[in-house]
Amino acid sequence: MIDVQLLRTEIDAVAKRLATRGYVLDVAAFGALEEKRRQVQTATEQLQSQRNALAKQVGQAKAKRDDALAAALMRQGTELGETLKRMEAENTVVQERLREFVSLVPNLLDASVPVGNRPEDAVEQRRWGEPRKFAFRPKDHVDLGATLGGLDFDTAAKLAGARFVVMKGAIARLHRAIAQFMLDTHTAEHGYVEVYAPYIVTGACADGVTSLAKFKGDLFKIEDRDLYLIPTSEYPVTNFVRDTIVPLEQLPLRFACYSPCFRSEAGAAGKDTRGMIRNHQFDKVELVQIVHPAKSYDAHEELTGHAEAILRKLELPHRVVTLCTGDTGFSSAKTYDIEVWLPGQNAYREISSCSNFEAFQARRMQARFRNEKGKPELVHTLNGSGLAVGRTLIAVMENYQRADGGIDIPPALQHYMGGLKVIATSR
RNA sequence: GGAGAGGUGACGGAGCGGUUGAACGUGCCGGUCUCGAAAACCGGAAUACGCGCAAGCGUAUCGUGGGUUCGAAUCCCACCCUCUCCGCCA
Repeated sequence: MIDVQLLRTEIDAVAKRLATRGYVLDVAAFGALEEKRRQVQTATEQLQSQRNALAKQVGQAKAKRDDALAAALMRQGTELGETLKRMEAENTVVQERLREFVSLVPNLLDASVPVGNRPEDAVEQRRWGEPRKFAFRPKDHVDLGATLGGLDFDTAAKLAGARFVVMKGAIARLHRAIAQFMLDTHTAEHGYVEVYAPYIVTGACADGVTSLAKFKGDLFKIEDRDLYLIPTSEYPVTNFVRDTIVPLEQLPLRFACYSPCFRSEAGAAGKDTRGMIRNHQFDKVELVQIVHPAKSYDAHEELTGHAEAILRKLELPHRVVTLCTGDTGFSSAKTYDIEVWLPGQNAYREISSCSNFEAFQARRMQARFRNEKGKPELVHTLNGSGLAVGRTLIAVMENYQRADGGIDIPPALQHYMGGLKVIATSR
């Protein structure tokens, strides 16, 4: 959530900055709401003050056994009560409306974010590795999976409809190996604490990391309950610190969480209908950091590096881009996407998204720390995929494919595959 | 799922209709004493919001949301959570 004080004091500057996102801040609407709020809140508090004073007088009158005075004061209180009740109800409505307005405003972007409104306006930061030159025409993961019998979309469709996958045999094991490898790397080499968390969270938690009102269509909801399947473990893990004040010396908190992710609108745009690039269910190892505000941009660079390290160890060519203003997510102040090379598509495709949310999520969650002066202050939160497991599987399959349709196992994963070096075709 | 107990400040723990933002203790910060420290003593200390240039004043907050009342941490209702016992279960 954006700081309301900022809207009150510098709304024109805020509107200008938000415009680079393509977001139109309704300055007039906010002004009107704010004016109304000020008026109603002040009136309400004055009435409450009168009621409190009156009640106190009743108590004093009763202590002096002045029943006549007490009765008169109580009659006054009854009258006041009715006016107050109406005013309080109005106040609740106005406050709620204002809260709603503010909670729908996206985060302010960092000054370093490139201006643009199309995905192609992302700015490349660096590249690692050279796409392999194939002596044959490389297949995509769907064909490779069909040949190996390891990816079965037909059976998945029978079970749950489109955009799911069934994995079998060595491919299923490779999928598991990749997740284990990522988790081990982040905990052993990058200083993250492995966590296991619920795959279902409350609406309040969802609203803590983004705007639930705005994005609930992307989520699977549990019927008749205020509970949602997580679209990423960012949801439960970042909320570890909701409504808490973290001691200064405990920062930074670093968590790595392996979980399935469920996304309802995964295919709404009609993109990537083939294969398992974009499914309703996929696994991901998520990195989450809770940090001191002064250190969040350093942490952002580090976290992105931790995600990249996985691709370097797997020797998968990739690049890092900074998303442009129009393409950066609602809660984020700055986002790096890591894109891996997919020979089957002859393109770099997103495999990780690493964001600094500054205090935007912390304000929604009321996640604070006790600062150097002993005062509570909002933390900064970050997260990034480290990495999406299914897409990493695709990248390994496509980049390590052999002319005969088999898959070489990257050296870093062989240990996790019981020493296996190749997934061979059975035909 | 059934039966019972309970949710109060950093923590422990009182309060069970009136001047209680909340006794008391521990912890924390400042001071006195001391060569220094401990002990003892004195003092201070919640969060959010509103109005105000400021000093300051006001409002809200005792799990959450409603209700009763002139007045609710205290009474009533619903929900959530924790603990104990029973049942069921990977």
